Amino acid sequence: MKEKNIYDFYKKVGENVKKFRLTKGYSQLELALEIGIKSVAFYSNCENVRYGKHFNLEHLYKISKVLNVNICEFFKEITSTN
Amino acid sequence: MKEKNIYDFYKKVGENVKKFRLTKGYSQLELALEIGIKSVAFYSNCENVRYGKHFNLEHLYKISKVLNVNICEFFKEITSTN
DNA sequence: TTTGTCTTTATCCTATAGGATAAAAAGAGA
DNA sequence: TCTCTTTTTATCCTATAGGATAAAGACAAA
Repeated sequence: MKEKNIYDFYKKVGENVKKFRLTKGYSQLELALEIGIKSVAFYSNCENVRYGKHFNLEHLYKISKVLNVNICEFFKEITSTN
Repeated sequence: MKEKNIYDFYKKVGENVKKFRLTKGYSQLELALEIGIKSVAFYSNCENVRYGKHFNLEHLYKISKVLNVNICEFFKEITSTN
């Protein structure tokens, strides 16, 4: 199922973003505001891929700048260590 | 200028996509059709970031599958050698 | 010169992605 | 238990991203 594949892709991206967000000490609201989004609810739904919401390329670009990580980190395999 | 930065980011992504597209021997139309887009004009505008069009995350995901390259390749520095 | 392929130019239409709101739930500390 | 912070649940509204169309331009081969 191709839709399942891209859903899993968005899931992984969200998980990676969350990992770096926590590592850098940001709450969902703090990071949302830093990338220009007032709605922590929308941010939460993107991070967790709920109600059809997920991060888009512009979000990831901004998040990578705010968290000071390379955007490629968001596309790497989830590591169970850390 | 923040808008300039993300414009440059989209530009770079487009250039990288073009590089791999040519390396793999696809025309713009061929690749557009492979990722589900009937409009070579729209594809061209995304690749060249014209009229406000650029690739989105879903496009890049599909292009990486079709071209069989890691999506991270699209975010790397443009290399003048090839 | 003609033809075919590939790409670009420019604009229009609309479905949905983007993002808001409100309230509830979860979790932790006092 | 209470309070505060953080996150989640669910849905609504609309501006624009997505993608189409048509025609023109560029280039190469015959």
